[in-house]
Amino acid sequence: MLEQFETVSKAVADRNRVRILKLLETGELCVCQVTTVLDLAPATISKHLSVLKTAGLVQQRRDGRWVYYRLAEREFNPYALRALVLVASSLADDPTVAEDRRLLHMVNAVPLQTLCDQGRAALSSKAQANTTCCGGPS
Amino acid sequence: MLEQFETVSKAVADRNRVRILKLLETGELCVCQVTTVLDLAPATISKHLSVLKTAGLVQQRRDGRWVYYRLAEREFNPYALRALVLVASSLADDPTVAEDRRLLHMVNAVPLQTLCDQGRAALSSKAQANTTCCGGPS
DNA sequence: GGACCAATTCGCTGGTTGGCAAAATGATAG
DNA sequence: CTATCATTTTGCCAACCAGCGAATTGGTCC
Repeated sequence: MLEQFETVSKAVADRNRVRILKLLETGELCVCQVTTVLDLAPATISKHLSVLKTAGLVQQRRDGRWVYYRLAEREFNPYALRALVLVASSLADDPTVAEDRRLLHMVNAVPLQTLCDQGRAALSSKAQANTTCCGGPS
Repeated sequence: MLEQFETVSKAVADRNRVRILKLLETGELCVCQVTTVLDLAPATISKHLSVLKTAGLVQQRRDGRWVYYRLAEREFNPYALRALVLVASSLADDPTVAEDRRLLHMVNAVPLQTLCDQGRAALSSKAQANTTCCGGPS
C-alpha cells in the first residue's frame, strides 16, 4: 500500500514526467511525438514512459512500428487514478505546459513518418511563420 | 508553477514523509513524538519536516524548548492543500500507517519530558494505562 | 531472407537524496 | 553567566536517478 502510493508519487515527482502526463491529457500520443515536444533523447522518454506505466498511470498500445501511450483507464494501481485527477486539476496555466501544448498542435499537423524522420526539424517549416520557437526549452 | 508542483510531489514521494503527514492528520505533534514513532535519528526527522515545510505542507510553532508541527492551513503553496487531501484520502488501511497510529497512542500517554529523555524506551514501560490521550488541540 | 526503422534496454556519468554522527543553534533553568 | 536540553545545521557516505549514446529488440517493407 505505502509502496504503491510511493511508486505513484515518485512517478509524478518529476518535471518531465508531469509534462508527459499533461500532454497525454489531450489524448493518445506516439512516443516520437512526445519525444519531439519534450526535446529529449528517445531513450530518456522511453524510460520516463516506463516509469509512468509501472506506476499504473499510463498504458500502451502498439500499432505497427509505432507505440502509443495514453492515460490509464483501468485501476492498475489503487492510487493512480487519484493522482491523475490531481495532475489534471493542476498546472492548467503553467507556461511550460502551455508551450508544450502549442508545440503539440504543430506536431499533430505533421505526419508521423515525417516526424520520426526529422524530429524537431519537421516543425521549423511550420514554425517560421511563428517567429518564436521556444526561447528557452527545458 | 511546475516548480511548485514538483516541490510538493517530491515532498510527498517519500515513504517516511508520508508517514509523518499521516501522523499529523491526528493533530499537532512535537518533533520528539514524531521521532519516537518513526524510530529514526532526530536529524533525519528534522530534515524531513524541513522538506515538508518548504513544500508548504506543514507549519511549525515553537513552545519553549519544543517545536510543534501541524498540517498546513494556509496556502503557502498552491498545490499543497490538494496534495494533503490526496494523502488524507489514501492509505486509510495501510498496515504501517495503522501501526504508527497505534504507537502514537502510546506516545500520547507519556509526558513530553519523559519521551524526550527516554525515547522509545518510554513506551515499553507504560504501554497501557491512564490519562487522556491526545495532547493535541482541535 | 535482409535492410530498415521506432522503441526499448544496457552501460555509464554527474547530480541528487536519505540516513546518521557531530557540531551549532536557540531556548530554559539554575 | 553557565549548564542543559530539543531541535536544526553541517559534513559525509551509500544508494538512487535523470540523462545520453550504443547496442538490442520487435516490427515493417522490399
